[in-house]
Amino acid sequence: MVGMMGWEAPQQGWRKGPWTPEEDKLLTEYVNLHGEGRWSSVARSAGLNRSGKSCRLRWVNYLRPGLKRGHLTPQEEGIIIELHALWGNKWSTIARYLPGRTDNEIKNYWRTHFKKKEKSSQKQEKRKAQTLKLKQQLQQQQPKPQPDKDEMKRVLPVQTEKANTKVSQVTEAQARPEMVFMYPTLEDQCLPVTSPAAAASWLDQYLVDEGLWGGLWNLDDPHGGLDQAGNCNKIAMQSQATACSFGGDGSNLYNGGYIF
DNA sequence: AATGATGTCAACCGCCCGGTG
DNA sequence: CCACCGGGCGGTTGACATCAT
Repeated sequence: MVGMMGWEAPQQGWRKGPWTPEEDKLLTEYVNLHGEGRWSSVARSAGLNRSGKSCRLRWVNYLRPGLKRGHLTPQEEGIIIELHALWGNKWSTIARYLPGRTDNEIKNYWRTHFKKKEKSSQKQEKRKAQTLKLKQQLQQQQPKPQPDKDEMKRVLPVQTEKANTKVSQVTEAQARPEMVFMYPTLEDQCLPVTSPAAAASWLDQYLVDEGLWGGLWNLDDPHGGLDQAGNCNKIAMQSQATACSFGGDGSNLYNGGYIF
């Protein structure tokens, strides 16, 4: 295949780098015959000069039947955003709720889009810092009893005193303020979860009760997600104009419409 | 048309965890 | 109880593709 400089040099005898169609064929035939697992023995038994890890990765991310190809749909993107808000970088966990998508794919997607956001938020941060500096200069001339903390609260309205009861991802968001911009808190969503584990079990239960596509994510909502009470939360996304909404009536219902 | 910037994707690396002897 | 090993996972890298200037 393409420029393999450096790739070809075998380490511990294993081949590295891009897989050839022949290798794919060998691996597929072997797994179809013997099933997944025992990856270290797969390499030798299938006549592949690859490490077990490499075989597993190739199978899971590329050869496994039922994998979807191509760009993620707006619906899938919305789900990723939601689940990442719940679980953070638990890509494999998130992938379980996106049939046909791999954790690697989701991870790549998130990195690409989050990076984009990070960059623009860095610009914002710069501008903010400049404004703050200017403000401080003005304050020196005319002191005002308004601490920066209060300003932060206005800027980051979802971060409240109750934050310590939320899932760990919210704590992560506190450390990375730009995350707070992206996600509604669980509180805002009125999801009955207090921990990642609870979130997982709730979601599992919910998927059983309501069905993923019809219940939790109302993908066909033409109104961009106003709930019955007319509540609407807007999440600002730098790279895409994304809007969604959350039930404000205390129910579990999440009525989200993603507009890309 | 050329070139640099950015996006996408496949693959590797290193760490962690659970099973096993 | 402990060491070892294999598998799984998240982070990172590098090559190619596409877009913008």
